[in-house]
Amino acid sequence: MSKRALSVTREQNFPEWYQAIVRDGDMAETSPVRGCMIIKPWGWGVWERIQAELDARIKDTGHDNCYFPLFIPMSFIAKEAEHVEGFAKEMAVVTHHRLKNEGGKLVVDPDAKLEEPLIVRPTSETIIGDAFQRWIKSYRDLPLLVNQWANVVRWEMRTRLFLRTTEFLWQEGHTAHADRDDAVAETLKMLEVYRTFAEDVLAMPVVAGEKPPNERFPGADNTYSIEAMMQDGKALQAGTSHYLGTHFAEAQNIQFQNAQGALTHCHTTSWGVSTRLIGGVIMTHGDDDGLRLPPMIAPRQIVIVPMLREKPEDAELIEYCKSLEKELKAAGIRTLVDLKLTKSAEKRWNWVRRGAPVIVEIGGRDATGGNVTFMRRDRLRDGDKVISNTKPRADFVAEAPALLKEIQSTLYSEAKARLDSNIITNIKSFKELEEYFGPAAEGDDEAGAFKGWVRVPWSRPEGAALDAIADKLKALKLTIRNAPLAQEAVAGACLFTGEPAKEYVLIARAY
RNA sequence: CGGGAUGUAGCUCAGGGCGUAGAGCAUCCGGUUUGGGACCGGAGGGUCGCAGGUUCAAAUCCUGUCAUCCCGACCA
Repeated sequence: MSKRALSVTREQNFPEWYQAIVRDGDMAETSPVRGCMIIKPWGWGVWERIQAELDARIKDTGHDNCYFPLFIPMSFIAKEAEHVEGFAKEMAVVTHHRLKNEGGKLVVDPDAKLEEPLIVRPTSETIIGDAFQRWIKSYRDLPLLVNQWANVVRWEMRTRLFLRTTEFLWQEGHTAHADRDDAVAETLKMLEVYRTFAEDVLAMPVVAGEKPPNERFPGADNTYSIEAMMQDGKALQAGTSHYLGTHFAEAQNIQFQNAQGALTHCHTTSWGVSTRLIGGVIMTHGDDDGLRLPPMIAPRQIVIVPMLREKPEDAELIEYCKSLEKELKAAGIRTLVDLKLTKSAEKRWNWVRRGAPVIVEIGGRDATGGNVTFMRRDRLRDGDKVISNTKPRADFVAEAPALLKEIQSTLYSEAKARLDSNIITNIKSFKELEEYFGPAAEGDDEAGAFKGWVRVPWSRPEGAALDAIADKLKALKLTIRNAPLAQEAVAGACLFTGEPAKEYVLIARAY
């Protein structure tokens, strides 16, 4: 039986495959509100795991959590010129605070107009900066290191579940430092936290690097990102970290007295990752049978499906499953016995689609023989055939933690191999670049052939020269992703300007 | 905001003025099966996106409107 658990394969139509996983994997669905998603329990469970793991790492690096308001006075946003420019076109604005009933119809009460409109936060630099300005007086108050888990709203024209939604969830870290070196060190430290988090927890290999000036966060002196390669070759910016220089400090009067008594502006940073990571996990690990979750973020790591027959023996079977669950839980494994009143086969395939790392199926013969039959989601099939493993129960329990670790590392290795083998380094001219990626595809380019990333030498052009390059790339639907931090000494001339190259940059189609 | 398309059952869609609205899958019931995505029979479920118009008669034609999707524009 060559039937797959999803109705569409990656090969057939990658975007539809993505949507199928989001839907059939019980991750999320569209909501009655345009561009906003409903995150379903299974998807939310993944986000909770991401939060727990990342939050611990953020705290380990000395940051404390806090919470700022959802609304930001419009005047705050207006303080930093580039910031306004960057976000003006995508801000939701609250202008009134009351409705009224007019002839049986609810209308906005014109008398309830706000003195100053409120912006639904697209990011919190300005409102947090306002607090920093009050909190920071002395060099003894620095560095100030805070983080918040929150929702933000950006009124994007086109949305895709998890990847780009009008409202999304994220964490945003905001820090203030006495000098540039300390702030830059913070920016890079958090980038590294993101890199290791993505690789160790999400099993998603990334390239950490510096964004070109045209891709910087509005108001930043420097932006760094981690970029992940999806299974269609496109890049996904999975996290960013910004060195904001003294822009926001100057705009918001964030100053401190240094040890010599002089009044000095702080250097600030901000950094964030969002629910977009879940989209990245789906497109990194999913296969034609659905999602494959790395054990570290799977809400349930082992799911036990009793093969019930609606007969008296069922009670014993359930007992066997429950005691197995108890043993696995005692070993610290998130385990579930699926006792839902649906057909066992249906349950199995639902867990396959959801990406539970290990699916155990217990039938009467297993129970009497003291065995466990299970499937590994990372190696579900041999060809078309589903691989079913059977082990003595005691062995299975003893080896379960190691099995989960192995699944985690298998998923990482697969993705790492794909990333490493799909960064092309032999492109020597813009023409070759054009030929490699082909014309900016018409119509349904999304389903086009796999194209990896291209690494080219460049001379770090800025201003108009860089804009011209970005435009040329844009015509090919390409963007400069980043200049990897870890890179060998560059040789040769810049692919774009012909000037001596200063470093390598990665070029790719992107989400 | 421009260009294109689509709104009919929970889902995927058929029907396109002949008057009492269809299929497959899903759901529920009964039966037969079952070391694994089973089969047979039956049942429930829709004011055909919304509003107006034309008509004896509108899911069907016309106008408007809303929503969704695709392509642009937009997007740390």
